[in-house]
Amino acid sequence: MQAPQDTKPRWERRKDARPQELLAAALDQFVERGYAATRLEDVAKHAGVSKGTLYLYFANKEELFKAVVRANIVATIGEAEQDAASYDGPSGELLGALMMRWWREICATPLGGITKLMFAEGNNFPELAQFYNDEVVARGSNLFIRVLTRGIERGEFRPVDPVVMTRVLIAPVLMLMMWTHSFMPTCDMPDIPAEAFMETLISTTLRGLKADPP
Amino acid sequence: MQAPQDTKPRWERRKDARPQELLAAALDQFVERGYAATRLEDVAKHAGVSKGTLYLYFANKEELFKAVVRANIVATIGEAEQDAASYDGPSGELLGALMMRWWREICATPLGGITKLMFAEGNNFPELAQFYNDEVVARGSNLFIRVLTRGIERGEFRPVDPVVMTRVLIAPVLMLMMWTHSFMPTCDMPDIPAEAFMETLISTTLRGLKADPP
Amino acid sequence: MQAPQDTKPRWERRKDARPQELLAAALDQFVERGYAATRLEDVAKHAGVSKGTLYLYFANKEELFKAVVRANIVATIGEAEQDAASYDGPSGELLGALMMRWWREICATPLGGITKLMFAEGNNFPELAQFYNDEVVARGSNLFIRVLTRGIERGEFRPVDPVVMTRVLIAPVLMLMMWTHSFMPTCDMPDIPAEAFMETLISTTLRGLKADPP
Amino acid sequence: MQAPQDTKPRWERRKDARPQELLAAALDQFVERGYAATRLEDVAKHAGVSKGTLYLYFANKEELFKAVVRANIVATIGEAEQDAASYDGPSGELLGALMMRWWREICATPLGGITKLMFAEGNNFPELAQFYNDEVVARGSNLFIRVLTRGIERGEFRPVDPVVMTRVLIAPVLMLMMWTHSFMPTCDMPDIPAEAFMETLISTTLRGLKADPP
DNA sequence: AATGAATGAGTGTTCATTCAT
DNA sequence: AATGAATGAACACTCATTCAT
Repeated sequence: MQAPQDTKPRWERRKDARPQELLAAALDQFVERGYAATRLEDVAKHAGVSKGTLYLYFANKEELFKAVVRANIVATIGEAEQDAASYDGPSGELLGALMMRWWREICATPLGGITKLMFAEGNNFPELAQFYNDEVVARGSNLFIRVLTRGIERGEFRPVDPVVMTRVLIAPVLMLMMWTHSFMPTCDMPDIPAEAFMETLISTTLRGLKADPP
Repeated sequence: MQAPQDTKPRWERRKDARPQELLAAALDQFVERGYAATRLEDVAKHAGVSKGTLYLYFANKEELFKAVVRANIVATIGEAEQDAASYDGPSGELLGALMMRWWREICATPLGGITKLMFAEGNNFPELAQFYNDEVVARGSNLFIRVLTRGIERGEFRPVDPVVMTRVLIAPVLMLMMWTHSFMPTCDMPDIPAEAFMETLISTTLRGLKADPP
Repeated sequence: MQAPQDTKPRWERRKDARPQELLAAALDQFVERGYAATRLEDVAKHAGVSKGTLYLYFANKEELFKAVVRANIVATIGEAEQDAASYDGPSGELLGALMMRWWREICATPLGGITKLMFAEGNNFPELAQFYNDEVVARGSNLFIRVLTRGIERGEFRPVDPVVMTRVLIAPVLMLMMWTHSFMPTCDMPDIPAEAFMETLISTTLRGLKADPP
Repeated sequence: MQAPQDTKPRWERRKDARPQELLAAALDQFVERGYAATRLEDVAKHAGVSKGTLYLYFANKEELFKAVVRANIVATIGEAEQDAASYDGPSGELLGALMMRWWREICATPLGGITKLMFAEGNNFPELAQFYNDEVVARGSNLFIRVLTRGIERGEFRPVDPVVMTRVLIAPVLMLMMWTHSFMPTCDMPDIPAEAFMETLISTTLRGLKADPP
């Protein structure tokens, strides 16, 4: 007897799951190989389907990539926006938590590979670069800018330029992510202690940001 | 009469210059397109020779890339090592100068594109990644580690882990370089004020590094 | 109460109508895109069914095409044959009327697209060519040959070879049809005044055919 | 010893001949299969080279086709234009000669297959249709229009509309060409006696065009 | 030393046909 | 009867590499 909460025949449930399976396989491949070097046949094979099946769900390689980004990164940014908007503690804590959370939920996961990939190949695929910039970079940056502005207005932070400071803040995190997704897997570097890196970064930064006592 | 410092006949000097011209053209193309997307035909065309000539000087694409790195980056690192070794002022100044110089002489020039490229595509070309790591990353990192250790030993810096701190330091610079060589040319982001970024970074970092007064 | 002329239940009548709907959609697509370029998925979509349903009624693309030809062209030829057989006026009038009617009822309608298509792609699909030649070309040509022979026998036309003359007669009509179904929609040619063309053709031809006065 | 009229090394002479060989092979294939169904690999194979070589000489399939048309049809039209311009005999003779020559030099040769192909597939390849219309159809039509106008002005022809009459004239020739290049090779129709067709056509047409005696 | 013509394996994309449901 | 998800062969085009001259 069928489970009551899912009365669909098996193949239909399978169809519903297909896009997710394809997106997961695509994420893996894009992260592992980069955009240009990912072969759609490999994506299909890793999802257990044929190459043609991919095209039943995504119009082409570019749309597949966009779908991966939308399904994985945009939602996460949205959550962070909401959490930040409803927080009313000290801005330093908010900023530190935001950075650490960004690190843990995105950068340290395979999703970080997508960001790396955009830096790597954005120039060769201008439409993808534009898309990623609009949907991810701009929204993410604005979140940091808002938190910095909040801290400055509340007298918690020195009066730095929030736009420049945002770049100063996110740069090392992005960089750590690049490291994590680039050299570490292949070369025998000493392991990067990511959490230690983040803690050093956050404490150093908050120290540097702290408003001078009156 | 021949110039005394070059006793070779003219066509032979031309032959000696060939590799340099090829390396210059290759640098341009690798920086502009990335490693995989660079077409050897374009390199040859920009150097004013035929595609076949390239293979007279470099066994294949990979060797060409390695030659570009050797010819352009290793010497620069060597100079910085010497300057740092002979400096005897405050470590904060040395560190700030080192970072700014690194930015100006490497990251802000086309050479920065090579670093970006390695992060971007290193995983797809493991042998290149290993090579770059050995010849460039390790030597550059060690330079920073030595300066940090010097500052800590002289009581100028807080006692942070110099290895971790090195990554914290170079990360944002690398990141700025990635930005400079990635999105800016294609997308309409607000211009990144690189020098302001570097100054903000250096002053914030030195503040955060400064040893607590006794 | 059921209509007396159709005693089947409604869903079965629907089933009976299916093939007609499919044939209509197929005709549209074949005419618009040609044989090879017609996608069965589009045919199905235009008929409001799924791609698989097509294969319940027609074994494959080729059989679908044959069915379109049978359903649309053969009957029309049959009517013309009967009308011509029962006409007893002057052969010139009969010939002119036949040509104009052929133009208006077949060539100027979407059915003309089928003829164009056969000329266009027949060589690539020999079995279709054979089929079309047997079922359509031969029967249509014979009709003209009979009318010409009649005119010659009755002393109304010069004694030309009716087989050759048939080709001379139908050629420009076919050609006009090709024009109508080929270039006009896409290129900015001056509009072809089809009726004027046909009148010019018929009057010129009848003049040329007219028997020399004794 | 080299022949004095050709001092180039063999491979260079080969290179000069390559484009011609490729165009010849392409003409054959386009005529035999049509535009869409022609595989570039087959063209290459028939020219005795590899697929990649084709792309050394022609940017893509479309440019290859245009080159075939330019190399084979445009020059022929140009010659006919000059001959017609310098002729000063009766317009009927000129018109008949023009038609017969067009038939013999273009329509009856493989080049006729190109015209057939454009009718067949022009709708599916709008840019090719535009190109062919501009470079071939317009120039060819204008030639006939000029001859008809000349005959009318000199009182040799009835005062028909030369534009419409041009279509009436060229239509059967094109049609005969379509027949020649379409069904005949595959189906067992009785052979079309092309020359008889053309003579019947020309004599009938000139009769119909002749001005009424005053 | 230098050329550049030639190669052929590789990849994104399409579509007629099949078949489990 | 009807579906529509899945397949896989096919084709245009690219580019690192080779080699005869």
